[in-house]
Amino acid sequence: MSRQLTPRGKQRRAQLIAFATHEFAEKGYHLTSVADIVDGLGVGKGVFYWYFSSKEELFVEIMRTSQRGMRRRQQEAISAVDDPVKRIELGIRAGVLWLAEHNDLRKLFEFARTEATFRDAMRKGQEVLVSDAQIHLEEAIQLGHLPDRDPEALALAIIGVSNQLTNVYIDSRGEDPEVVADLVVSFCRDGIGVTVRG
Amino acid sequence: MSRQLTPRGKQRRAQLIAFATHEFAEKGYHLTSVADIVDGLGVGKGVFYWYFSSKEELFVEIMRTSQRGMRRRQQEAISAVDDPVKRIELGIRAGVLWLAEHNDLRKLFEFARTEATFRDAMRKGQEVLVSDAQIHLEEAIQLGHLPDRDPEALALAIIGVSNQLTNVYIDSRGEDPEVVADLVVSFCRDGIGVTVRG
Amino acid sequence: MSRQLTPRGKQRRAQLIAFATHEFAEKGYHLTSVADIVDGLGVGKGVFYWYFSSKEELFVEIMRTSQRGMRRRQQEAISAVDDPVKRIELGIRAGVLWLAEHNDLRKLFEFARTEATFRDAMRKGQEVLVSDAQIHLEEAIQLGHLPDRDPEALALAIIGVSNQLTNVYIDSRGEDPEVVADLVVSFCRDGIGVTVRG
Amino acid sequence: MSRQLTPRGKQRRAQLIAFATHEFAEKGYHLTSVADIVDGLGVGKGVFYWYFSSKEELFVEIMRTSQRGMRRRQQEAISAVDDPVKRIELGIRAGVLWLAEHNDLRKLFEFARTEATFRDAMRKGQEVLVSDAQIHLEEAIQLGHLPDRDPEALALAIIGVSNQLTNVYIDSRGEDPEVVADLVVSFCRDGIGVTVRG
DNA sequence: AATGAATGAGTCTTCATTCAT
DNA sequence: AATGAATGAAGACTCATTCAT
Repeated sequence: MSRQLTPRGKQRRAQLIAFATHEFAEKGYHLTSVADIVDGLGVGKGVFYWYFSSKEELFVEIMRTSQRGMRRRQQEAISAVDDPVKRIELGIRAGVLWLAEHNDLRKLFEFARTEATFRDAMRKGQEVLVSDAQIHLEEAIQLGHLPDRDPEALALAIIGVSNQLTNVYIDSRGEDPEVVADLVVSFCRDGIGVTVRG
Repeated sequence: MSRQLTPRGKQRRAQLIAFATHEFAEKGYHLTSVADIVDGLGVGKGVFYWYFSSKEELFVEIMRTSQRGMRRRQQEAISAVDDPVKRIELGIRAGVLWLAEHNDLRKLFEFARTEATFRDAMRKGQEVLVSDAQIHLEEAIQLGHLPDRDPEALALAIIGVSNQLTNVYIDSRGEDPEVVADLVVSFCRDGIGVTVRG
Repeated sequence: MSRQLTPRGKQRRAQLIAFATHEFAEKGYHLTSVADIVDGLGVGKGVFYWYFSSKEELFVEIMRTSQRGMRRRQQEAISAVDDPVKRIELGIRAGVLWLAEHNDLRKLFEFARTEATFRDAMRKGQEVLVSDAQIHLEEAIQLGHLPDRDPEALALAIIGVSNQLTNVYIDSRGEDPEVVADLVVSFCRDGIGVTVRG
Repeated sequence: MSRQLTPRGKQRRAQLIAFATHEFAEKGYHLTSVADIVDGLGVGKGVFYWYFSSKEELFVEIMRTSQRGMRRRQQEAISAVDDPVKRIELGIRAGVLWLAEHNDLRKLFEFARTEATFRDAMRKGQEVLVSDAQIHLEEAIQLGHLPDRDPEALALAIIGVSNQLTNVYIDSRGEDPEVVADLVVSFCRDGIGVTVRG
């Protein structure tokens, strides 16, 4: 399903993705019907199937794009930083801020992990994030800036904390993302064993 | 829907809960039909509705019972322990082990958070866990065993790490639960600021 | 389904009939389940099928008994009255009063006419009422007390008026049955052509 | 559920209404399934729900349209007639003829009165008919053309007679509607107290 | 006589997808 | 590109009836 699209077509497609993302996050994937999406946009059903071959494909597409987007954001944040520990911190911060800005997508990520159909695609995406973080953790350990512990486990723990705190503080309570990022960074710095304050 | 049940009835009900839990975890709530459940058990469709008034009710029932079960396990683990830091550690450990033993339920918890219908029930359950942990964290801070940071944030972070590591190491890789519990405890001890080894 | 019943059995059966009649009238035959009936009485399902072979049979039984009851009441009212016009009047009055007392049954009669399954049984019952009235009408015509018009049509018209006024005035508005009976009698006396007031 | 329909769509909708009306009258509302309707028309099940949001909605729609149709017919029949007694007579006649032509609908009206769900909608419709008739009756009484009796009761009685005679003579016996109308008019003229023949 | 449990065909309804225009 | 209409498999749930005890 990768048609050549006119500019107008690209816009339509983006519109569909945006609206669907919102609906999926709000009501859940299964409780959002294709009819809901096209009705919400005031277009006919044919439009949907002109741009996507199925509801599932749309969802997977949303996932893929989002994961890439988050990763890009993290990499931009850490490029040009030498200190691996600093890179980790900036990466965490970038991740939390991205999640805060894309609350809908965070919810979709969570859902995607719970359904066999999407589980694998999600895992792959997460593995990328993990291995990104792992690289910096390993470097930091090698340089003696961190105690020698399993870098993968550390990376996973960081992700767990980021998701959880973002979920509660930002989604439910509307806390300031920067403050939440501080909280996550603080907990994780200690958790991974940073001993001297930056 | 709380009928007076004969022993045979109680057994059936338990059987339905067990099988449904498994199916829900495997395929997801929405992709598991009531028909799947009763067919899997080789009984008629009416049986389901004799014991539960709806698929949703069954799910909520599973959630409630499980959350209670996990909490009971944690409280048993820490009763008779004086040191609050020790209690936190034992609580984490008990939680991880419970999650390891109830992998299916962990998945259901995750799903439940993603759907408006179940979101609230889930949040309440989690708040209980959080406030349980919070009590011990506060005590530890008061006693000067931990640096003074927001205990609720710490509690949430702990839960995030527990879920994430259990998810990856136990569900996907079949790691030894005790080892995973060690990982979580180690990360969280540092994360909350414990400085002297127990 | 005509079992030999002990006194206690007869009571149970009557209890079932009474309760079912009420439920049928309230909610309609189809919207009243056998479960509703037995639950409302606090007994098991077996009880129902011990006394009746089916829900349908119960309904037919209710219809039959009621029609007989109404007829008996009318005949008691007119026995020992010589003047056929007076008999008609008393018959109308007895009918209206019976309907007023058995509001539930009037509703069931109406429903029964609308469903193929019960239509025929109902028609037969009504035909009996009609032919009862017809006899007196014919006699009155023969004696020259009434103008010579089709007695069957007159009988039907009487029934129509009785049902309609009872329905509106007694069921909906709780009017005094005697007053309603007066209304019906007055309209029908004129309608059939009585010219001199009794 | 009031979609914008293409001509083809309007036709389908009308087709569904016509067929459903027939089935409902024949077998009763509850014994006619949505499947019966769509199968009878040789279309898929979705078609039904494209045009109506539920079986109940369809039924109510049929009721509403019919009641309006009958009323329009009566009003056309009496417009341009000055004498109130004449208007009553023409109204009765128009009503009976309409009922004769719409035998199915008469049955549905009867059923609708027996079920709580539809009862209120029906009552409202009937109240309109009653108050229509009442107006003319009151006028006639005021002019001294009729004795002074409760016009509402008279109106109701007229409706009762109309329904009953139509039911028996037209539906069951296929009598000529004009003849039946004569019968009804004759009985009701006397019933309301008309003394001089038109 | 009576109960709780079970059956399973049948009901209404939804919805991803396709198609004619 | 887009629309309204149609499809039909699948879903949750109901309920008259039967059965084991």
